[in-house]
Amino acid sequence: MVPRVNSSLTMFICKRLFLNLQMEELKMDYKKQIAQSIVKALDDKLEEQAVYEKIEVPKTVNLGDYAFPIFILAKTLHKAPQMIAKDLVDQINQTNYEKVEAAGPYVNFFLDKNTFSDEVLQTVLTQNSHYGDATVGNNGKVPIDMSSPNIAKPISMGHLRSTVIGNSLANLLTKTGYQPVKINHLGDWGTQFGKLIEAYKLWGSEEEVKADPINKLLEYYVRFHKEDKDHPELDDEARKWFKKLEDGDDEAIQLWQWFRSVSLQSFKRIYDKLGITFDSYKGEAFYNDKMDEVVQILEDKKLLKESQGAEIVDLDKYNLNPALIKKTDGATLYITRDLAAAIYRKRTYDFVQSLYVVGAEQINHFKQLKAVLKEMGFDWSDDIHHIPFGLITLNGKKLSTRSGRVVLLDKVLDDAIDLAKQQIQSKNPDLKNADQVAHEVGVGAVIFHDLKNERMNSFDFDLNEVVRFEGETGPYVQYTRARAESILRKADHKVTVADLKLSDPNAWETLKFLQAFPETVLRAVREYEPSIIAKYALHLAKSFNQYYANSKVLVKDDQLNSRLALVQSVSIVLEIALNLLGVQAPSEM
RNA sequence: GGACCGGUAGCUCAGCUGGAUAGAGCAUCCGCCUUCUAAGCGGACGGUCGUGAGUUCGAAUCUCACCCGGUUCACCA
Repeated sequence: MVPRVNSSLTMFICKRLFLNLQMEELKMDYKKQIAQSIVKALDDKLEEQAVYEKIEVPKTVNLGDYAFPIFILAKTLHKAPQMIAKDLVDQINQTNYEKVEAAGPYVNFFLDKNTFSDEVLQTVLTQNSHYGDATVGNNGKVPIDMSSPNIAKPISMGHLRSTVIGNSLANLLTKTGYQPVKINHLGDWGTQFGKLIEAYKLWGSEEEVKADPINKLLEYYVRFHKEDKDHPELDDEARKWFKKLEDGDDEAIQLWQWFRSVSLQSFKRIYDKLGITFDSYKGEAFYNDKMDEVVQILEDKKLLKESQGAEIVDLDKYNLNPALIKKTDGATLYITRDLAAAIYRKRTYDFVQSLYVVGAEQINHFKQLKAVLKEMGFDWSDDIHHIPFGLITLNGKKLSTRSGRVVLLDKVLDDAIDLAKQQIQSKNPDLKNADQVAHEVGVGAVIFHDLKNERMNSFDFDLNEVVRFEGETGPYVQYTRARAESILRKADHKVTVADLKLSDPNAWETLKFLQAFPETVLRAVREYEPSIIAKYALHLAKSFNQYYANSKVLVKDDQLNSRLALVQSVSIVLEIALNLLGVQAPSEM
C-alpha cells in the first residue's frame, strides 16, 4: 500500500533549507535540476535563483516530489495560473522525470524512482558512517560551555538539558567540520564554600563524605541553612572560612580541593552512564586570578562608572540594564568571571564561535556579557552565542534544591535502565547482552526525550513520560534500527553496491528521507537545534516501519539486493542520527 | 512597567523568512503475531491554529493591538 501522505517530509525538504545552503554544494540537488528545467522551458524569463527559491515540497505524494507554484508568472503573463501551468508542462523536457503534470496553479514534478533510489542508496552505502559529513566548519574551534553543575550539589534533571544539548551540538559540529571543545564550567567557587567548610568542621566526618560524597556534603549544607537561622554567628564563621579560602589558607584550600575532587568523581560516574566526556573541567575557580585584568581593561577603556557605590558598565545604548562589575564591597560578580572566561577562551582556542548552553533564565546575562565585550573592543563578541533552553519544572514549579523539589538525574537514569531491563525480559528474554542493551535503551530514552522537542520549550517532569518506550521515543528509533539489522542478519546475502534501482512505492518516502539527511544535519547545526535530528530520526524510522510492514524484504527476486541496500542504508543513517544525539544504537533489542 | 519566551486535537508537541484538504505521538475505541523481533503496523474519534484588525491572489506562518502563562530586569550564580 502506498503511504497516504508524506507531509512530514515537507519540513525537511522545505525551500528555506536550500536557500541558505548555497555555499554548501549538496550532492543530489534535485531541486536545482528542476529549477533548471523550468528556466529552460521559460526561455529564461525568470532567474534560476528565483525559481529555485519558489520550488516547494507538496504535502501529499500524489502531488509529486517537488512543485512549482506559478503565481509569480501570473502577474507578468496576464494569464490564468491554470493555463500557464499547462503551457509550462508542455514546454518542459520530461525525459529525466517519471512525469511532470499541471495541477491547478502548480506544476508537479515526479522524480524517476529508479534513478533516484540508485543514486541515494549508492551514496549512503559508499559513504557509510560519513554520510552527511560536511566541511562548513573549516576546522574552526568551538568551545561549548555546558553541563556546569555546582560542586557539592547533586546533578538534577535541570543539568541534563545543558549536558545533553551541549554534547549533541558538539557531535553535530564535529560532523560538519568544526572542532568543538566541551567545557564543563563547574560551579566550584563562591561564598557557599565558606558555609560548606564550616558545616563540615562542625558536623562532618571524612568517612561519611568518602562513602557518599554528594549526599553528605549536601546534607551538611542544608543543615547549615537550617541552623544559621537561630545561630547567625554561623554566617560569620562561614564568611571567615571563605576569606581564608580566598587568601590561600592551607586547610581551607585542602578541604575545597577535596570537596571538589570527590564531587567530580561522583559527577563522572553519571557522565559515564550518559556516555559523555569533557575536554575541560576548568570551572569558576580557574578564573580567580584572571579577573583583575578584566577590571583593568575596563578601567583603561574608561568603561567603569561608579553608581550607588558599585562599579558598573553602562549598557544604555544596548537597551540593557547596567552590568555590575564590582559590588560595593569591592568583590567581583558573576559577569566579571564570565568576561575573564570569554577572553581566556578566545586566547586559548582562537574560536570561530563560542557557545554557552545555559538556561533561558540567563538570556539577559549573556546579552550583557556580549555587550560588555563589544564595549571593550572585542569584535569577536559577535561569535559568542548563548544557546538557551526552557525550564524543567516539577508539578509546575521550578526545581529547587533548598525546597526539596529535586529530580535526581542518577535516579532517573537507573529507573530507566531498570524499566528497559523489564521490557527485555518480557519481550526478548533470550537476548544475549541484556544488561548492556538495557543500559543503552534506558539511557537512550532519557536523552532522546530531552532532545526531541525544541530547546526553548519548557516541560514539566513526568517520569512516565521520560522513560516511555513506545511512540515517538528513542527506543522506537533504536528498535527500528535493530529490526533492520535483524533483517540483514537473516538475509544470507551481502549487499553489493551496484545497480540499486528500487521502484517499490512503499519505499519511496524512506528513500526521500535518506536523501534529505545531509541537509538536515546542516540545518540542525545552523540552528543549534538537536531536536531537528531527533525528529528526522523519528520520521525516517516511521517511514521504514511502514515500508517493511507492507513490503517483504527477504524474497529472492531481482530487487532483493536493492531492498537490502535500503535496509542497510536506513540502519546506517539511523545509527548516525542516534549517535549525533548521544544515543547508542544496539543491533539487537 | 520594560525586555524575552510560549499559547495549534483531551494531553505532549510538529508545521512558522506565506502557498494546494492544518499533521504526529499519547490517551480512548476497533483491527493485525502459521510471513523478516507486536518496543511494531493499520483504522476510528478528535482542531473557531489565544483574540481582533491589517498586508496579500493566498496567513497557523508576516504586521499591529490586546488577552493568558512563564522567565528576567543592580550588589546570587
